[in-house]
Amino acid sequence: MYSSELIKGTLKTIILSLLTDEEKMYGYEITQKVKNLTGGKIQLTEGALYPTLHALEAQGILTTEVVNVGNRLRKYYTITPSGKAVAQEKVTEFSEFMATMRILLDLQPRAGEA
Amino acid sequence: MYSSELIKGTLKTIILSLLTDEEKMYGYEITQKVKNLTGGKIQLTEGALYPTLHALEAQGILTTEVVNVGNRLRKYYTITPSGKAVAQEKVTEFSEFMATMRILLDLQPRAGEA
DNA sequence: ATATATACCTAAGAAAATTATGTATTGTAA
DNA sequence: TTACAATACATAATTTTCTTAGGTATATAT
Repeated sequence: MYSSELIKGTLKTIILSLLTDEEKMYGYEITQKVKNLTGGKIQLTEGALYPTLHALEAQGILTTEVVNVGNRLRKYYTITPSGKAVAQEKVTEFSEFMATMRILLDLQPRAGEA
Repeated sequence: MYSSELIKGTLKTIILSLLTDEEKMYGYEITQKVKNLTGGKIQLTEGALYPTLHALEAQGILTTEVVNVGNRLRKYYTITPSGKAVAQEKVTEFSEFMATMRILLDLQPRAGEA
């Protein structure tokens, strides 16, 4: 697990990036996918995730659809076309931010970068 | 300028990395160095910087020395030996965090990484 | 039976930043 | 010469974002 302060500010970017690839996910599924993809190094907390999903929905970036699976509810989130543009911006910005931080922290630049 | 939420959580790492290279800097100098190295893309605010410097000093990670330059005060910060270990940990952790985020966001891995 | 996993949610509090000030000196442009 | 920008420190109120802790309920494994 990374110290939580590092992960701050990346939650929206992570959510929107996953939903760009998958088109349809529910909250719990997002937590599990992130956990699996990162080998447990990033674990989203529900207290952070759900309010953020609600905010993204209120902003028209995500839409929802509630589905009954067995006796349990699942709230699926889908990214809107305008949301996809936001997702792309966020991912690009984070990518550039990493390149800048590499310079600042005196780390190796990525291949193809000067 | 990057959206401020991205930069959150990286301030200590930036400060400690710079002081590992330079051994002695004052607050205003840090803001200028970061601005120059990042082409203005990261600009530290004083309201964030000074309280963080004070906290790092209180934790024994930095020591200070006040110098009179002309009629103006400069408070120089120097990293302690134990502080250097903390700096190294922070930079390494951030580097690993970037690699994890690259996987999560489906970005190109760095050269040398699988 | 009981614990763990699935699945949603909110609210109080903490942490870390922004924004807005305040003080004071020095250099520069009008 | 005066006013603005830059240098140099600092704090306080507010906002943002997250953690921690709690709540509800079903399904599954021990």
